[in-house]
Amino acid sequence: MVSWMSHRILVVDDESPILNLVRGYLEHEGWTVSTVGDGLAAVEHVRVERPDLIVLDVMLPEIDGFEALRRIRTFSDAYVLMLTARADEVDRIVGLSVGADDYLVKPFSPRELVARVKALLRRPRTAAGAPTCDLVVDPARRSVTAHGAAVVLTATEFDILAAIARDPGIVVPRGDLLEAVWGPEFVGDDHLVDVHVANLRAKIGDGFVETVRGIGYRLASG
Amino acid sequence: MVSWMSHRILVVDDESPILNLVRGYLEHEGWTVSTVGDGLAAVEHVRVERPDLIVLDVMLPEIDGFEALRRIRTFSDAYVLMLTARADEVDRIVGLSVGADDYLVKPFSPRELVARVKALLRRPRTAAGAPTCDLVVDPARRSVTAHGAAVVLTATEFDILAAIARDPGIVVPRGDLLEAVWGPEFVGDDHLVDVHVANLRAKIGDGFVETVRGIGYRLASG
DNA sequence: ACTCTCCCTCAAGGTTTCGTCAAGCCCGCG
DNA sequence: CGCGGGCTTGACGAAACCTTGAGGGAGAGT
Repeated sequence: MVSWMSHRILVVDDESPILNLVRGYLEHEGWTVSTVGDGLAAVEHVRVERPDLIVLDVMLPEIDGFEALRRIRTFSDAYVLMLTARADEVDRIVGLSVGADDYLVKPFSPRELVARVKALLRRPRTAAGAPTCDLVVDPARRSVTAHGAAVVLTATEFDILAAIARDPGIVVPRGDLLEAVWGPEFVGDDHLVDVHVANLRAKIGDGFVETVRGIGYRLASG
Repeated sequence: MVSWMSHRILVVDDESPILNLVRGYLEHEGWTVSTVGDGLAAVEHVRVERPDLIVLDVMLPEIDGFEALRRIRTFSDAYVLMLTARADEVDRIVGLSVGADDYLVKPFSPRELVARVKALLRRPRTAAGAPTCDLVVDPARRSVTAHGAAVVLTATEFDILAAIARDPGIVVPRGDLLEAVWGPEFVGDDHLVDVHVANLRAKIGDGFVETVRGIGYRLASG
């Protein structure tokens, strides 16, 4: 099993200034942030992307935050932090078991938002049976653990691993890897990737990085 | 091991004479003290300010100390020292696992309060084995102790250390360090950081500040 | 089985990055 | 005004790392 330690967060709000503000602060903490602008899109996004935490505004086009949350809860147990502009809605969030984990009344300070998100993410969600992962990738620490042992990677090796470990099982084309690691306007041989992948495999052991001939690489998802 | 010593303490009591007395004694010890007067405010304060220790009276308006503690424990593992006027409540604090770390029966001597707070703060939150810290960073005093010996740092050296000691193990990019220490719009070479890190290492010894090639620095978290 | 393509391996050269040292500058203080 | 500590800058060396190239092996298709 593989663990990706940068949390994925979905922010749902229909006011784009708030959206961008929140996104900025959360990304600054090292998390991966997506944003959508209405309730239906939120439900779909959660279904596909399976974020770890959702920042959900109550007032939304299409379906409101409560309804969106109700539908999300039918298939996901992600953490949910609700945003509301009206103090009298707090009762519905807290009192009735809507399924939210925390709430925040607008206007709120970005610091407070970050603090609450941190608190939620620190909360252990995954019951007791903790499956120790064979491969743990922690972007914030830039550290990797393989088969329980810490491994020291170079910057390039780590970036490559991070790029494919973000979505285990998904094939990342070499071109995408080049772009992700070396930047958009790098001109050079795909072969470069091979060499670094080889070095990477030598360090973390075989069995993690799989080659997809003619396309690129992917992380084993078993 | 590394210790970050900016202890922040929250005192919760609805009798303001006691509040001020306690605050005075704790501040005299050099800690940062906040006070609130009821249970709900306490929960909110902890959520936002994340104090290291909470002195919590049992009898409170709104919600009592037990209920407040229950809510706080859903997102925080701060030390909690409970105050009670009734000896028969001690059973609930000690016996039932309310989640308090210690208690004190009124009336208590301020000296005793201080002693218990000190004891709690000294207590390592992580497991039993009490490891004396090799590196202690105290932002309030701007003082540092390495391997048990006090070390005198310059302002710049201290700021750099503080920036990476805030989250041991987390890699801080050079750019972020420049911004944290020299301000947002400083123009200059990253190389500056190197030199100060070198001086810092010369003072506190090797083994604390790790360099992550191509990225930045981090504090060893082992 | 053959061939062609793609990928892995290995090693050497070149480049970047970081640590060290030393000299100059700025500022507060005597 | 002179002194001293600390900050900054630059140069240099060493180490780490990236890149490149050539050769070999495995896979897929014919």
